[in-house]
Amino acid sequence: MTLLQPIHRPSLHDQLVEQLRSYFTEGPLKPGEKVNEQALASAYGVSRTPLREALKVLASEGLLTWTPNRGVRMAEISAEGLAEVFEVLMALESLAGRRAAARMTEAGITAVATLQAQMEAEYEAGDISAYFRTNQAIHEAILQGSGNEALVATHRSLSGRVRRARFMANMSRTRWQHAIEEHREILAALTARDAERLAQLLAVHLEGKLRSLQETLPSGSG
Amino acid sequence: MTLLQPIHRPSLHDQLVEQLRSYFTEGPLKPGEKVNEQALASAYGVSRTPLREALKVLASEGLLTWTPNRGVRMAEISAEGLAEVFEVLMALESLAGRRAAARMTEAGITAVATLQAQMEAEYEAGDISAYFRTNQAIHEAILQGSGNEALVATHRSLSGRVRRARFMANMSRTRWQHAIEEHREILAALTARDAERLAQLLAVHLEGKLRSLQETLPSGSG
DNA sequence: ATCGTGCATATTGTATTCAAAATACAGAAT
DNA sequence: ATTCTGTATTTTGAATACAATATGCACGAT
Repeated sequence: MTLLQPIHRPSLHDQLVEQLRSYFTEGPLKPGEKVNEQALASAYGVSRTPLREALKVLASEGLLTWTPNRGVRMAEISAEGLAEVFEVLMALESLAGRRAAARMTEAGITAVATLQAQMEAEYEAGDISAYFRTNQAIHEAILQGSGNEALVATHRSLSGRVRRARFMANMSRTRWQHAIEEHREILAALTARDAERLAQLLAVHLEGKLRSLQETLPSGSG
Repeated sequence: MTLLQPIHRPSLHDQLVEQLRSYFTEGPLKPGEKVNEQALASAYGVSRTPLREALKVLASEGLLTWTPNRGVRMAEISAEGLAEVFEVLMALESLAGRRAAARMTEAGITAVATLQAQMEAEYEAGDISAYFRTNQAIHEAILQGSGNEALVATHRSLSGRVRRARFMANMSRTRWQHAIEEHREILAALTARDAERLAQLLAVHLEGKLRSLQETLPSGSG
């Protein structure tokens, strides 16, 4: 172990943004529901000032809706809005796939393969929550593998807007099965470094996700 | 004139974000240069609190760099960073073009044609600043024409990161000429509603812009 | 009972204050 | 002269205080 290494000191701002992001995506608030500054601030044990700064960032990402003098609400997303976001995500993931097939390290591909195995186990165990996270991790790994930071950041920010919906949606067993198979193909294309096929598969995969979302939450997605 | 109409009351936050955005993209600050909170706040005649909220938003968009306890600087963008952002912009504009070709109204296409004529006049007159704005307007019109708000927003946010570089770069006469011609083809494809061709042309056009940028500002882009 | 009005309360927006950290600078030691 | 160290100043971070706006409720008129 090295004795001299930089001290990692995360800023309050960054911590708040991160914590709030997962609170809003995985927490109890329904779309359209009001967020109380005061309450949140005291829950986190901070003052309203840094909290508001964090909320503004999340609102600019589209996870929250800020109405002047009326406070913050969980963003509501319509079926059309969902489709719009997915259309963009498809373009982004396709690009990422195309690049990742070319640029990803062997180690990176192995890591994806490991995640895939883990995800299949979680599927067998019926642990949907774990599956959800691992699935997310695979997509992020491919994004990272593109080697394009701007792409990663753009994707992250945009996917924030649908993460809540994704998290809430309970997939049908058949869709779940299908998603697993698609992921197998994705891994295969990545291993073969077949850029065009990978790009194509990721787009199709997202299309499927969108369909499944639109089925399970056609109205009132809380 | 109608006597009863909603009162438009822009929030300080929105005004600040907007004004700061154009200040940073078109103002005197060089990439990497320090931004003084105090000074900015008193220049706008507001306190630091709302100013900081606006700065955080712009930083999350990537126009500024926020370093904890060290304040805010104009973002610096490397040649690689520029290429990364353009890679994503290409994917986004291609998608926009594909959609716009299908969905844009005839009126919208006419508007683009008008802008094109205007831009050519500005080119003839050698008014590069006007050209720059009209050019921007054309691209925005196509984005809007896609009918995908998420796409528009994502593009806007991302292009903020290179707007400064774009604004600073002075194109060579030949590149300028070439860009004008590309735009003619773009208009033609849009008029013909040739989705694939439009998508392709927009990508090529951006590729050209990137090249030209990389030539004019290979190091020290202030 | 229902609708409207005015007031009390709660919430949001902004400014100010205080604390913490970084920077700039002066003086001492080599 | 140069480097180091300690201190003053500046700048940033966060909390508090105050102002403005919106919300909720009670009361009165119809």
